Amino acid sequence: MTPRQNRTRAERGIPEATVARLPVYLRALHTLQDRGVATVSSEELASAAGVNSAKLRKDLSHLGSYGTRGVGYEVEYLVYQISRELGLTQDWVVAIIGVGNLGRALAGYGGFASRGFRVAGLLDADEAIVGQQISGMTVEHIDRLEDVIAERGVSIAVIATPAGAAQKVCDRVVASGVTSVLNFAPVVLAVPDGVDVRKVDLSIELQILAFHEQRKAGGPGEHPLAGDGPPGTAQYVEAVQA
Amino acid sequence: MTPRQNRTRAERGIPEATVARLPVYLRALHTLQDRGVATVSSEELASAAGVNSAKLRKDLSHLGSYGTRGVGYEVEYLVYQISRELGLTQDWVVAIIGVGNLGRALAGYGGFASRGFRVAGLLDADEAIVGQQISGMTVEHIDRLEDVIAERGVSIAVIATPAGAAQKVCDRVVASGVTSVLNFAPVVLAVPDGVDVRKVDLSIELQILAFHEQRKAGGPGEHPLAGDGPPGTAQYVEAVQA
DNA sequence: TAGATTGTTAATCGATTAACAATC
DNA sequence: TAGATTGTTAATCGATTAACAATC
Repeated sequence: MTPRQNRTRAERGIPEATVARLPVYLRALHTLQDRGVATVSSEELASAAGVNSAKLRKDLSHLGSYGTRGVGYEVEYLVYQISRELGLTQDWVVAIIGVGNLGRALAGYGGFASRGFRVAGLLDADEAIVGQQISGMTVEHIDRLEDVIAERGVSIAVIATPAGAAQKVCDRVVASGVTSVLNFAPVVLAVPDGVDVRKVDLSIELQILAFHEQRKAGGPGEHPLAGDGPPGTAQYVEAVQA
Repeated sequence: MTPRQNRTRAERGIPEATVARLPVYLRALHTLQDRGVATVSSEELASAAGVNSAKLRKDLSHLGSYGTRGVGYEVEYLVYQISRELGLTQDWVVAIIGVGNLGRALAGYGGFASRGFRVAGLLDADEAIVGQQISGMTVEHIDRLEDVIAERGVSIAVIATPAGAAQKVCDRVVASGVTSVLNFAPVVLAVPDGVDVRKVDLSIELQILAFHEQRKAGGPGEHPLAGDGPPGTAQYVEAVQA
């Protein structure tokens, strides 16, 4: 029926799970490079990246045959191949929308520039913030959003606004032609097909940790309330009121 | 061989993919609650959460049978069941280590308190930062880390230090009995079995976006350099130097 | 050649999804 | 009863992993 099912591996490209790990490998390789290491085995690199070596080799095999049997991988060459695959051999122009605490932290984050991400705009709706100097840039008014995107060739928008403002901002950047959005606002953004949204949610990460922490504390199998009755039962009412 | 393979579904508990989505459902339900909605169908809730309805129903079925056929789910009851499953019916004590731009943003983030996460400590190694008031708390010296964890019952550590300091800080919080760590430092932390680490990496998220953005720009199948030769070839040397 | 390590195969596992019987 | 919607089944898809042939 749908062409999706008939696509070959080559057509589908690199698996998403692999793409998500490539930056991790790249970081480990940079660390090795700084230490002057020229060659690394899959076992060593996997250990530095926190994965097992079979997964690492499988991941790298999607890019091509860049290792040497009996020897390992040449660090510099692998750095180049992964960088190229990820699109890091070119610069990407980023705009940060919302210059609160988090936006400021992002504006000052050194990890962006070093990976080819150039922050070319800081925008906010608050008149008290507009005009401030942050990390060597002047915060501009959100009214200028479309102009900034067009004039500076922004291709990635970072949304760090309050939840209530995020969807409107997103609609505007998408209307301006941006198809990659990194969203820090705690809302699910609606976007048309073809637009990629990645979401970073601090509260969600803590909630996932809490789930596991609770399991540890309670011990295995400990879920005495699992059979709770429907609303109206004594158990439920008592628990909700607690 | 290993008991892992013989465990039943009940023993394994709720799938990780489901656990990661429960906080998203919870947020959507809170929004509905604020709007005064009492009952919701899987179709409506799924749409608000950005997933399809089959996945939502499957996820919720892991918690129990909390819906009513022909009707839907009662919002308040589902909020309670998901909260309980995630361990949010109790408070969790959090310490933030590293009070730079990001640490400050985290300290001031309202989304923590509202979900039962209480920030009970801000610690830093920089004498210039220690003693500062941030979001109503006094930053303490990192030397006090073990005392703070023990005295205030910290069960989740948030690491927002520079990369170079993160592993040492992690070792110390783990030695103090903390088994849940949220790591913002761009390093892979080594921890013993039984310790959960979740990682938030801003640079990695941008790199994943760049990968997809590049694919769009280049169009499908456009990878002219895919056949690059090994180190030493003209193509490679030129590209690395660029 | 002997030792080491990659790249690939194949088995397994877990997640997703459509479809529909159960049931309110 | 008729209409609506859940909870579950089963098929499919994608990710992980151990094992090993290929090969440096």
